[in-house]
Amino acid sequence: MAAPTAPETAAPPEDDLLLERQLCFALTVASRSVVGVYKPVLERMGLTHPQYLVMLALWERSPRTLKDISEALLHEPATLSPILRRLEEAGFVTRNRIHGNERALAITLTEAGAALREQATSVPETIMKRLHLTRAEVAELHRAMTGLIAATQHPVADTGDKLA
Amino acid sequence: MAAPTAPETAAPPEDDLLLERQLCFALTVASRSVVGVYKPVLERMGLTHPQYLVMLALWERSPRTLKDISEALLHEPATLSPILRRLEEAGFVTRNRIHGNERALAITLTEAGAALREQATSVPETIMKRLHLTRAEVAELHRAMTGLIAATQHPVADTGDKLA
DNA sequence: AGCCAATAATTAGTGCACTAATTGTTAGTG
DNA sequence: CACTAACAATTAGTGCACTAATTATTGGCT
Repeated sequence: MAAPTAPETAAPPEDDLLLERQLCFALTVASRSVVGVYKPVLERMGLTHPQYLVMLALWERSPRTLKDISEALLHEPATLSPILRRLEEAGFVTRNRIHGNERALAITLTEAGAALREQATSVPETIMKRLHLTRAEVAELHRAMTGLIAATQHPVADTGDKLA
Repeated sequence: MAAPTAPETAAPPEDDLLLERQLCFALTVASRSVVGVYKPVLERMGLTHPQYLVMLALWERSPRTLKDISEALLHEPATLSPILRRLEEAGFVTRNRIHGNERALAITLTEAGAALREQATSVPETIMKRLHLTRAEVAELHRAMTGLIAATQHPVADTGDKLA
């Protein structure tokens, strides 16, 4: 079932290394390109794309711990630390230790940070228009990406030393 | 045509800012996650993912200029410069000015670099298995990403000062 | 109480990815 | 031939993203 005896392969395995066939290539380019479309839109709000995602998380619920945000965004706390520091410098959030658990850091929207949501409401629509995408197409792409993410969370083990 | 008088909206625009609905979020997470699946596989070859993409380009055609590679990968030359420097340090490529055009830089595979292709042939299959994806599913995802990339290349102008 | 493992955040270090500025080369123009 | 614009690559500087190491706190355990 491995491969060597398979008689009919649609494409010779040689071609599997063609750049234009690589899903990983298309995926990383798509990611960079889409973020690039956001860039000028978010710049008007004084945000980078990763910062925008943090703000989305905070607009949903305001005092949140760094740990909580890192789980929501599937990001390492070490990645978010400097992002949150910059958001604090920009005046959009405050960072305070939690009374009762001095380990945890509470991130809270400032008034300016909460007010920024007003401007953000038009962002999704703006982006959809710029990408010539309908809501249905966005939903379909979103579904595909979610499935792909799920697949990466349960990959086949590296050397076979771990069960599914 | 803006929105205020539209009587039937499937979902209130409020919800457009929900993190879980953001295509850009799903896309960036998918990209990072898929690259994360490649990571242990490529580490055995001594490559990072961006370096792997450069090698794919070089395995297709070996003496290539930096400019040519940057167009193939849709990357800034400034991004590739340090990547190529590291690939040279690793002994996989050489960097030489072109005789007849001292501006251009010719990137050439070394023997070690060319030999690495042997190990790379199993990579696509390995990744597909780890992601539990069939060739057809990969092709479908690839098609979707390619379409998305195309959309970002012809976005609606920023302030309306530019025609399509 | 004193010890110790677990937890939460930060820092250090490497490598991308981008923009802007620089250096060097080429080619065109008077 | 000098001047200049275009071109190719690099460097500087900012900001992510990751791993590993560090610091500080918490809570369990004897």
